[in-house]
Amino acid sequence: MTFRFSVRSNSELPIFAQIVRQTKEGIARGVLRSGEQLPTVRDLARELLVNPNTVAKAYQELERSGILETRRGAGSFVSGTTCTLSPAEREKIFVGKVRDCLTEAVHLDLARPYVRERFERTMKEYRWPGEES
Amino acid sequence: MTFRFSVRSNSELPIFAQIVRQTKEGIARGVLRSGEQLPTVRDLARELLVNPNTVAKAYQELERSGILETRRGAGSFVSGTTCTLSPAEREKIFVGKVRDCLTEAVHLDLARPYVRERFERTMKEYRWPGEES
Amino acid sequence: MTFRFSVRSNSELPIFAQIVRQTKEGIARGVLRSGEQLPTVRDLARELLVNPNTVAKAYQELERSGILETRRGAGSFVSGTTCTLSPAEREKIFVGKVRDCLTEAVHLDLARPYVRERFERTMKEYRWPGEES
Amino acid sequence: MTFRFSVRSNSELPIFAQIVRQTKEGIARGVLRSGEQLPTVRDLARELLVNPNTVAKAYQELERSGILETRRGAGSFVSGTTCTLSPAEREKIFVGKVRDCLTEAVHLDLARPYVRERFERTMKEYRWPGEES
DNA sequence: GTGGTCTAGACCACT
DNA sequence: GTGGTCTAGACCACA
Repeated sequence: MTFRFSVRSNSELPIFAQIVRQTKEGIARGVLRSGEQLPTVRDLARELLVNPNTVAKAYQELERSGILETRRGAGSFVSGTTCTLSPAEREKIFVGKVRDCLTEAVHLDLARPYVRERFERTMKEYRWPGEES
Repeated sequence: MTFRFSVRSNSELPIFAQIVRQTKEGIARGVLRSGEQLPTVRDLARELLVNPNTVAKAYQELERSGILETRRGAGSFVSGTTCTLSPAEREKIFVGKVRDCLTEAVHLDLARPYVRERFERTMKEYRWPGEES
Repeated sequence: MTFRFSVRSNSELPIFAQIVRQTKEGIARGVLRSGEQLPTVRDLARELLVNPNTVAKAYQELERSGILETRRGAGSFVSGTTCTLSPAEREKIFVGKVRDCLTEAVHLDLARPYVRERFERTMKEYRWPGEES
Repeated sequence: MTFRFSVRSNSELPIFAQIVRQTKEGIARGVLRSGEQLPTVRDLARELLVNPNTVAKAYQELERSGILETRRGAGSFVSGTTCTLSPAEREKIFVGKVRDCLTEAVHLDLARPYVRERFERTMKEYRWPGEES
């Protein structure tokens, strides 16, 4: 696994939330694939120099979201993600996120063409499920 | 002052951190200028429906960073030695938001062309400051 | 509040899950009402002779299910429960629970009329939302 | 032996506890009788798709309670001094399940008559042992 | 004072 | 050895 986590304990985001976010992003970018095993709670805790409980909390959160499957005594694995929401609900959530993004852009005083170009470029970094890798 | 704060109490970011961030961004955009007065703690607290202590914490944080100056009995002002965000810093923040957005899209199992088209459409509907309304 | 929690540390069910279950049942039976404040984490921990973290975990679980609302610095409150699932989904979940119940009855070698009567009687103990109290 | 075990790995109850409980219930129902042989650890593990150690733990637990006797090289047998569940104990277990069911119903915002009717209907569809099929 | 996060470290259930 | 639960106790964000 070429994926590496990194956390900062002085971040405004709690450590466990940083792990959650990075895992989600790793999966979305295709670096972590369906069925792949994540580092064990203890290993990741050692690597990040945090308490195992903190990693465990992140993993539990991810399992609740259906992103991970943990098999007791075996480890934690990326689950085959299937979203059960209706198209309308999914659109609503997505558009909300886009708006957040645009609000941030405006706050940062970024120009429209820059935003468009940067979004496009960032999207290229993502491996979409079902596409050639 | 055309600048408006907006906070969500269920955000993963604490309210005080949202205020800090938005103030920084206001300065970065040039909407908040050196020497300009910020709303009083009480006014902003009333406007955002949060506890005055929360606003006070945010202002203290900003003062510690040298971004604000508090003059007894007069109020809080944007400091002369304003630390504007560099283009690189602004890009980093924005790309982070875009990634959040795309991560969500992948987990929602949305197709690439749909994401591109929906982003474009949402951006078109979005009023950009300084453009004709 | 006349509601009392009780946990057994030697139960097959984890302590935090016992708290979750009892809270859900308290709400369902109408003993805990919408908007009512639950005991604070520390109070309940002291009362049950368990660690505050254990109670906190239970409350967080309940909040995630939308059953509780916690207001930072203020406490935890029973939220106005509104179920967003479709009728078909709700029926499916409920029928699943009924089947569990009947399977248990068969395992316990209970007769059909007894099961019917006991179910009816237990239902009478529940205050249904929207009914006179 | 007409007795069948069934476990769910995502139950809140550990798998080994499910086996323990079902064995006790089988005895309570009289389906498992004194002196009768239980499936071997390996057979049951294969049937339930669980780890043999898990079954072994359950059997050990049952042996410690004096419910089972293990005879070296021969297998596990229901002990002579069987501890049958009393009617009161069986009622308590069943009512617990009914409560779970009703708690869920209230949280799903189902109406009282609907719950009654749906329970009745599900029970009718349910094959009861000893009745004509 | 209230809930949220984190650490250190123990023990349990399970593979 | 892997994840799950729990304790004791600290510090932070918030009202």
